[in-house]
Formats: sequence, C-alpha cells, structure tokens
Amino acid sequence: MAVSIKDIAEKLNVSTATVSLTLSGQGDLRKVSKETQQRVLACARELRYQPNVLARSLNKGYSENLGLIVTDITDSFFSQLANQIELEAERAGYTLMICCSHNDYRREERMIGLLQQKRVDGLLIAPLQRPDDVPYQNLADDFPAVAFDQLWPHWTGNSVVSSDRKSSHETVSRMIRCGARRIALLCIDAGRYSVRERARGYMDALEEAGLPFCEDLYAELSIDSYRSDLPRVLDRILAIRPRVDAFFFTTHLLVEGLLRYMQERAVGLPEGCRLACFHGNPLLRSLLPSLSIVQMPIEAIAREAVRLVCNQIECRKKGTAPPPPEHLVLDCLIG
Amino acid sequence: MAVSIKDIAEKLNVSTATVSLTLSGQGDLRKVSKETQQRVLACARELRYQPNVLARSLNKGYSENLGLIVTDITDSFFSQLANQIELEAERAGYTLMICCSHNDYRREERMIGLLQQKRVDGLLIAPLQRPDDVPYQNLADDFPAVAFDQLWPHWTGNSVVSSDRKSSHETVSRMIRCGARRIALLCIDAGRYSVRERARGYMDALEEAGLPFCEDLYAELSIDSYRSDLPRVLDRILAIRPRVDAFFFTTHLLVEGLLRYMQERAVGLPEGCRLACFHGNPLLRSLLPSLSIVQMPIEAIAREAVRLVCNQIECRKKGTAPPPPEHLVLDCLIG
DNA sequence: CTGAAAGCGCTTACAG
DNA sequence: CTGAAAGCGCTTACAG
Repeated sequence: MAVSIKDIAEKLNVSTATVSLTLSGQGDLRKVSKETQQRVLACARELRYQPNVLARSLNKGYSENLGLIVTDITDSFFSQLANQIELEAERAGYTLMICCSHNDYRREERMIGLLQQKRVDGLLIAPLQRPDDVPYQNLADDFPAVAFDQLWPHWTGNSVVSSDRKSSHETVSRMIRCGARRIALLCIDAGRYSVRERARGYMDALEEAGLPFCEDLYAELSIDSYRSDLPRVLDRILAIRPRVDAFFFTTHLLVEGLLRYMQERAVGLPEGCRLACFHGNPLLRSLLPSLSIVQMPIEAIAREAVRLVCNQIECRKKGTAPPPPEHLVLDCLIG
Repeated sequence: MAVSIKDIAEKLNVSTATVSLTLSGQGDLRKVSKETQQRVLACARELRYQPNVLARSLNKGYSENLGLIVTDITDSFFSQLANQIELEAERAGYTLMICCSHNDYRREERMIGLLQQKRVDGLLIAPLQRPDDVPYQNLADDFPAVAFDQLWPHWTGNSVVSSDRKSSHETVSRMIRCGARRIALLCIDAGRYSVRERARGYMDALEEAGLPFCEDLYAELSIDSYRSDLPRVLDRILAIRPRVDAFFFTTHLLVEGLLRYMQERAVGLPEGCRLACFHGNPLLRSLLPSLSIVQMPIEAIAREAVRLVCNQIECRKKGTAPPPPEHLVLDCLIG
C-alpha cells in the first residue's frame, strides 16, 4: 500500500521516532543530526511519502477538520458564506466537511452526529428552526461550535448573526422617509429567528412612524412552495386600494420571484413603488435600480464564526477553561 | 474524554471485541449472546457512545470520505453540482470534503495533496487548465478519481463531461435556422477544455451553414476581469455593421453581465437579436424570453461521477483489478 | 544524538 | 459464546 514512516525507517536503518521527528519539523529541536535529517527528507521525497493524517489525528485527538452545516448550498448567500468560511478555515489550518440540512431538522441532527463521529474538531451551523423548540440534545455543551445566521431558541453557545432587526428597521424607515406609507412585508419561513427579527424591525419602523400594521400587506411564504405561491400573493397585494407603495422582502429569493412575476404577467410595479430586500447581487441591483439591498456581512460572519470555534478548540487542546460563549451581532450594510 | 469501546467493555466486564462486534451489527453472525448484545447496546446508549470513525478508518484503510474540488462554489453551476454530489455521495455512504481551487492551479495541487493526506477514498475534480499542459503528477494512476466538467489534457482516468461541442453546434444551428447570420461568440477562459469544445461547436455550425467565421464577432474574456471588460467588448460588437443578430455566450455569467450592461447603458439589443448560453436559471429565462439555455445535466454528472469513483474504490477494497476508465459525455438539454 | 515502547480507538483473525 | 492479542500509522515521553 502507501508508504509509511516505517518504510522510511527500515530503509534508512533508523527508528520511526527519528523519522517522525524530522518530518514534523522537530528535528533540530530534538537534536536529530543534520545528516540523518537530510537522509530522511530525501528518502521521503523519493518515496513520495504522504503522511497518514488519520493516524496522526487519532494519536493527537484532533483531526484539523471543521464541520459546516448550511441549509442549502445552492442559495448564493450560503455558497458565498461557505466560500469565505473555507478560506478562513484554511488560514487557521482546517479543512471543511460541508453538509446541507435541506431544511430538514432530522437531517440536520443526523449531520451533526455524523460529523461528530468523523471527529471534526468543531462545528459551524446555520441552525434550522426546530418544530418543538427543543434544543438539540446530542451536541454536548463543551463541544466547540458556533451557530451563525440563525439561532436555536435555547442555544447558549457561540453565535454570530447579522443585525437583522436594526437593518430592517432602518431600511423601512428610509422608505417611510421617502414617502412610503403602505409597505408590504413578504417573508419566507417566518418562524426562523432571522426572519422574525426582520419582521420585528419592520414593525419597529412602522410604530416609530405611527403607521398601522396592515395585515393585508403581510404575507408568509414557505421555502418549499414560495415559487408557486408568490404570484397569487402579489396579485392580491397589488390589487389592494389604497395602493401599496413599497415592498420589503426578507430574502433576495422573493425579489427574483417578483421579477419573474413581472415578466410573466408583463406588469410593472406601481409608479414610484420602492423595494428592499436582504442579501442580493449585482444583477438584481442593476435590474431594479429602486431596490435597496441590505448586504449581509458575509466576510465578517465567516471570520468571526471561524475565530470563535477555533478559540474554543485551542482551549480544549490546552486544557484550559472554555472561553465564555459570545453572541455577536454584525452590522449589515444598507445600500 | 469521549467514551470509547473500552469504557463499555470495562463497565460490562466483557472484551472490547465483543463490544465492537455487537456495535457493528455482527453480533448475531459472530454468535454473541442476545443478552450480552442487549447489555452492550443499552450501555452504549446510556453513555452516549459515539464511535471514533478515525480509528475505524485507520484500521480499515478507508475513511468513507470523498474529496470534491471545484473552482468556485459561489458559481451556481458548481454549487448545484456540489449539492447533487453530496446527495449521491451520502447515498453511497460517503461524506464530502469540499475545496475550492479558485482558478489557481497551484492551489488545486495543494488541495489534491491535502485531501490525499486526509485519506479521502476518492477524488472528484473539476480540473483547472494547467499552464504548461503538463498533467498533474502527484495523483497516482490507481487513485480513485474522476474529472468532471473539464479535462486535463493528458488525463487518462475517469471523466464525465457534458456534450459541449454537440450542444453548442445544435444551439447555433437553431439560431441560423431562425435567420441569424452574424452570430457573436463570447467566451470566458477560452483555454479550458469545455470552452474550447463549445467554441468548436460554434464553428461546426457556421461551417455547416457555409457562414464565415468573423473575428470581429469573437471575444475571449478572463474570469478575473470579465466584469470590467465586458462593456467595452459589447460596445465594440454592437457597433459593428452589418449588425450582429445573435449572441452565443459560453457561460451564464456573461448573460448576467449583458443584463447589467443593458441596464447601465440603458440600451436594448438590436431588434430580433437572439441569445444563447450554457447553464442558466429561471430568472434569466424570464428576463430574457429570447434566451436559449443549454441546460447542463447536473444530476447526471453528479450521479455518474460518484458512481465511477465508488466503483474504483470498491475494486480497491476487494483487491480486484480497477475497472477500465470511462469517459462519459452526457447530453445537455437545449431549452 | 537515537531507539524501544506505549498508546490513540478501533477491527479482526485466532484460540479456546 | 467470549477473550487475548496484533495491528492500522502515527506521536511522544522516557531511556540511554
């Protein structure tokens, strides 16, 4: 099979300890003779030696792997996040195992279990809403982990989220300052933490401006059926009088849905109708110049989330007390 | 630390072998008494035993992990592919380690080495063009691997690509049948295998129709700078007389660029101008009704690629001869 | 300066 | 039916 440290040791008539030491860069420190080191290095190169990281991990108790669980990697928000997280993880010396929970909390549980069995050193999770609001039980308190983007109701570990409520508030307030009075709010997966927060921010802004919450202008859609449901919802809202004069969407997915709707129905928006959503991309920006995009702090989320798990892992390695969990709320950029 | 098989064995006064056997489901086969099995299972549950897969892997020589290397997970083509590959891999019992090569072939090499050291059982790679056309050396011939989407020049292992040339040919032929005569071809990363194939298909169609290749109507852009370069290219091509009457783009990224261009310049396309591209999404479809999209066979690529590596891995496990490498060309759907 | 040995947590012939 | 033992490929005190 593959060449091992033993093969090198035998070939060179030295012990495996000597080989291991020089290969791991401790040669000088542990006073292996320069000459022996040379021979070991040369031999390893010649035999194309690839260390078996599994064995090292088993011995050391650390795999240098991190588990990442997102709901859906095909959502550009999560693929961008995964990309940044991979970069940050790499910088910290970790490789990523990525799993998708596909909005199925049973699957999420399975993935958490799987990744733990695979001995990842830590877990980064964009948690799913759980039906019974029961916190996940199989994740030990002291296991290095960070929840990002969303939160589990009783989660007490590290978390990194964006300033959903504040950004929402600010965005809607701007619409109001621009004259909007009848602002529709459309959500996907209204039960999720971030979505509830975004809805709250909307309420905050209405309240601040003394505007009533109008049930007619509110709609909850589900991630599984929003594509087919959205047209009817838009039909309904656009038919309301007095006219809606702004739309606030909790996600870019709905804006894409709106664009499809406008194309297919060959209708435009009411004159002067304002739009806003969370997350977006250059294309949406140029297609809908009136769209305000709340830009998610993707780099910062990735950086902080990785930092937090890595910190926790470091403490474990050193055997020191785990750092107190942090709850970070990172600012979005409203553009 | 974590509870091990030894802990269970000690607590129950049985050997680790007994525990291991019953936990791995070989209890009946190896005639462990029902009662002992019960006790072991109960104890494992009670202690929340999580097997250390690292140890098992080291022992068995297989990690049940697969490495996936894509150029850029934020490209929807690759995120959709990664998603399907994860699903297929899971079905086959594998977990995915995903790395991005970011169009940097040195990074790609590092990732291949890293994943091999992490002892993935096989590798799925969307290979990068290599500057000197030298095949990658550090990937042993007998290592289970499959190249997909792209090919390395001298790659002789398994590969799964789409019918780039044929689909391109067919798409351009359709445009010609609809009356298009001056068809522009815009490429990103013209040196890549699939892009060369797509360009060839374009040539095939022109030739078949007796149309001349017109250098003016051709442009190569680079993935790093196409965003800023595209407007000038479009300016140039749209200014040419006689007028261009169709655009063929090798990638959806350029269509998004075109849309941005049209918005920013506030210009439309020449009357009746046809469009086509590889890969796309519902939004592009509805924004540009005249756009023909060559749909990549993403599910099939994922399924076949995983099947091929898994086959190779199985043969390794059984010690039988590796199956002859397959080169699959999967049909695209032209819509 | 170098080696023998134990151990990480499993699995699997082999004995009994 | 069950256990003692070797081994997967490393690392790391501990001796000398």
